[in-house]
Amino acid sequence: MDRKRLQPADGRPTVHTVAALAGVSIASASRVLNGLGASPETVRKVRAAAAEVGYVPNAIARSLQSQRTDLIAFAVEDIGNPVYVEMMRAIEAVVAESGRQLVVHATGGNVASETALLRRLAHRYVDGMIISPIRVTDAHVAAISDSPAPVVVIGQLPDAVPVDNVRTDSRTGVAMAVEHLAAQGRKRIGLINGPLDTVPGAARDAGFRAALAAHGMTIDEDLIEIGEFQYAAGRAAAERMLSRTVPDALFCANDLIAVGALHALLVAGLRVPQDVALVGMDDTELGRMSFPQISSVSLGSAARGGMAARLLLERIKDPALPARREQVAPHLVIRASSEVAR
Amino acid sequence: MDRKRLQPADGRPTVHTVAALAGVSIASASRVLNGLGASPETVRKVRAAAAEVGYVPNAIARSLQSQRTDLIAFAVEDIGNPVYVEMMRAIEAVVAESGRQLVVHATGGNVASETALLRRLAHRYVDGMIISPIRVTDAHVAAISDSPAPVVVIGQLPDAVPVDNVRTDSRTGVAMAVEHLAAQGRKRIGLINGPLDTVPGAARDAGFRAALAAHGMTIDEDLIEIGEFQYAAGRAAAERMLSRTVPDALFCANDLIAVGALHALLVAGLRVPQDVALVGMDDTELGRMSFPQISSVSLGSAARGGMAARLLLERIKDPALPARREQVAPHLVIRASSEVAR
DNA sequence: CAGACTCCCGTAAACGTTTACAAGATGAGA
DNA sequence: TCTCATCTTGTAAACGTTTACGGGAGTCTG
Repeated sequence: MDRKRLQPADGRPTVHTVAALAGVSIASASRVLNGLGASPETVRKVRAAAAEVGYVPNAIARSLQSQRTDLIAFAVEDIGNPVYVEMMRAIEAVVAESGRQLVVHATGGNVASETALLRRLAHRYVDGMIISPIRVTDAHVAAISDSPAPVVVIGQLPDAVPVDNVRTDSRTGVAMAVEHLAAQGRKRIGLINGPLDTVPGAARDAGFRAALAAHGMTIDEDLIEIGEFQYAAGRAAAERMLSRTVPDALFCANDLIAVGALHALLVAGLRVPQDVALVGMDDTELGRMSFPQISSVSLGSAARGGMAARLLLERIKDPALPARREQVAPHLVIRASSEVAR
Repeated sequence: MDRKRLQPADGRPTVHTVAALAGVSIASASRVLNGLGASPETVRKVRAAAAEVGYVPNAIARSLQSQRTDLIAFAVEDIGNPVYVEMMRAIEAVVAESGRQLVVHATGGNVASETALLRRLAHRYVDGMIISPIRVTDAHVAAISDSPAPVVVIGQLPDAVPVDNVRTDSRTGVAMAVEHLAAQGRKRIGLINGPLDTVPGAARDAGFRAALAAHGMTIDEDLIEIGEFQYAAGRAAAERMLSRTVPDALFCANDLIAVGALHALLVAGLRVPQDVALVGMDDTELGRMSFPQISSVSLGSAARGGMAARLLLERIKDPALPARREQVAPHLVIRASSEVAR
């Protein structure tokens, strides 16, 4: 019995320390510590010993035995984008309630680091992952579908891929924005989009063209600009457009772009919404912090995050579950940037 | 040899699987996999076997053996505050470069969950933690100073506490802002602060009063408002102040408050900076996204984050190091919100 | 009072690695 | 050819838990 080292090198107590001090076996100590059956006397002795030495179980050793880490990963392109902050908050709430913790990864949006991350899942350092890839390549699909740990994807995924998936319908969302702007009597509606080789970029482009057509408007390529999904890019794209022509309304593919575009419009001396109506997308707090506040198409980011987290927890509990696909409907939130006060 | 299960229940290969397939002992397999000495023939066989079964080492088991998890935690009050996003980016860069990963915790700023988090460090689920507490209670100090794993604190800490610590000098920062506003001829400088029982709130209050005194200005309590360190609170606080009196300059305790105050000023029909000059603090991207862009006192959040991460890594490498205290100097970034263009 | 049943407890194995140690093989030098 | 050093390999222990299993003591029943 005293062959076992009672105190490890760093002096931290283990279950051996507690057991020895309490005068019981490590099995009994472990049982008491986990609230399993034991006699009152044993319980008392073990509790006292554990308290005396300040025993705290080692999470690593426990994980090795239980094959769970109680960690959930959330992989995201850019922590600075408020839409991901909102998702993260929703995910964190669900994850914390289940007694687990959240690990956040910033991928920078490039395919290599995202697939590397997915492969690292094989190390089993987390119990599962929620990923919201902005581009979906074959490499992604391959890495996701034969991932050794459960993965839930937020965003569009090819239909055939049997992976839990939470999506929204951004084409309909774009249609709502166009509908709203048209109803305000706007005739020259511009689009500032992100890269077309991204899933959201492509969807917004398609949705925009379809919506304009549905309203009998012709597509004017001068009123379409493409940049990154970021503030500075949005501002630059709007400046490029304004140097050519001035729209009477602008739809932006996310709120960061919208805030950048707002900046460009105001610098150009245009009034928002009187001269140019502005609608963003994602309905983040950023849009509420602008002046004027920015109308935005909500894609339910918090709802999607929470739902993804719940799907993941259910899959961890029962890996045999069939792959599910949930959808969150978009809705338009109208604020000062797109509606002239009467 | 075949007593050992070669394939675990979930079918994932272990070092035993690889060793058996290669016809060598697990020790040899492990050595090859870690690049230690082995004969060319053994190396070849093990590599081939590992590739064939797609072996990936189990991070948990490795951690149990090595007593390291290669995870670093960053505990923060509110992930939505852009200042923490900037710190996080800087920390992430340093941490990733060392081959580790970052775990982010949102504490909600309350003492109980922060101390609980610190106690959880005893579980050894991370190698160390960076924490930026907004309030520092005796409970914090106790939990931090006898933490079983290395902790680095970003923010003020009582001098006697022997913990690695990265701080800035926000009093000097406030003085810079006041100096700048006074130099612009502003006479009635207001303050919108966060709670006085927080460390930054108290420092900004003291700094503001000292700076006004240094410029021979009297303190007008009507020009001081207190709320939370957030957008909505800042806006509400500014509205309260404006209902009483109109300052000719406003210093805000962080950029979220400043953006809220800007909103209130613009809604009230005041021009920024002509009627009211505005200076924020933290110099986050949020201030750059506003219109007009907001002048802000930089407290070097990225620098502090990076430095904290480096201190932590050094301490992990050598726990015997004496506690260090680093300081990052503030500087003022002047933008359109505080300087009337000539 | 014997047998069956319960309840506690301790021994030992297991989770998947890394690594100290010793033993075997090989080659060089005397 | 013998010895010694070097290189490679395998055995086994260790990291700190949880838990299957079996034994022993006690209680209850017939």
